[in-house]
Amino acid sequence: MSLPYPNVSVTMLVVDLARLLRRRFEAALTEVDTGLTAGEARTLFYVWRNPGLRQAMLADIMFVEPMTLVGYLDSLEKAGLVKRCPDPTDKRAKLIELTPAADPLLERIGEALHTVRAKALEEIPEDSREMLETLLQTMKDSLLQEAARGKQK
Amino acid sequence: MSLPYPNVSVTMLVVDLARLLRRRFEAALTEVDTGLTAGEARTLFYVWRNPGLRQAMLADIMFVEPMTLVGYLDSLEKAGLVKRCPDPTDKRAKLIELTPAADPLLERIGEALHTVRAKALEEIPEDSREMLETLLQTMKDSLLQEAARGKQK
DNA sequence: CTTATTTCGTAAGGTAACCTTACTAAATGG
DNA sequence: CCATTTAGTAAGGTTACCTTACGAAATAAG
Repeated sequence: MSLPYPNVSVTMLVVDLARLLRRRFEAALTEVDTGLTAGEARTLFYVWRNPGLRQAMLADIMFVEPMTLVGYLDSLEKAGLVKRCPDPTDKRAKLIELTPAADPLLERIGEALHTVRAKALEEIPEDSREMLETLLQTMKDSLLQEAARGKQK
Repeated sequence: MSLPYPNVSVTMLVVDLARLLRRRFEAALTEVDTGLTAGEARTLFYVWRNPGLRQAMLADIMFVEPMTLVGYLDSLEKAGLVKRCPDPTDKRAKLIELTPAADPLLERIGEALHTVRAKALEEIPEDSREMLETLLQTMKDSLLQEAARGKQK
């Protein structure tokens, strides 16, 4: 069998890269000993950057199902890292906030992220990095947009 | 809390991108209706590109544990897509080959890969794509190298 | 040769990241 | 004021992995 499409293997390369990056992030997270899983760390990071959101909105920007987020928040709340505060404008809703205890954990997550970045960009020349990061952001936007469209009923 | 490290959020961007790509690939695979999971499709692809390898070697280049590969091969063999042939030089070992039935499946996987690539690169200008792909390959190599070093006892 | 060690594949069982379906309580729109 | 929608959640499933342990065959050591 010959190549059915040009550049097919390039996409497989990207799929492989995605696997490797996720695994490397998980490993780095274990190394800095936060006691958090990748999903929990990602959630903490998003709450840090977007405090006071409702769960549904938070799930939305993280692109996970609300039910997936519930699990992460349960763990993080049990660990005392986030609070679910009642929304004064809607008794059903809860607003997610960090607790002060989250600070040192965020610092460790930052270390893990730094490690992954350093390893991934190790061989990339300085003057290509900014361009690479712009291109990656563009890719993410395209994929997000597609996913968002798929969500609408 | 202020940014503990510069560019930390860029790494989170890459982690997010990895998630999105994996999910997009899984969705695309469902769309082309192969009946395969992402891991199985990835395995089939690798066997296509590297036929006649022993399981241990195949697991090695795919960067999964041998035991993880066993599961994929079990499914693929049950579906009649690969054969485990005895290695004439070592009675313990098995050489993995595609069956003719794999051809149409590979074509569908190719379609799925093509879809993901098209979506991911949608907004990337033509003349940046080659450079992007080179940079991605470089990133993958760095991560692989790191992972390989970690495997040694 | 024959014991000791390594290697090949595998059985069993675990963890994490998700998802789907179905429900309860509160808000809202006719 | 009743019907529908919305916010969060309980329960349970799937996939992708991993770790540990093991039997059989190959290879190294004495």
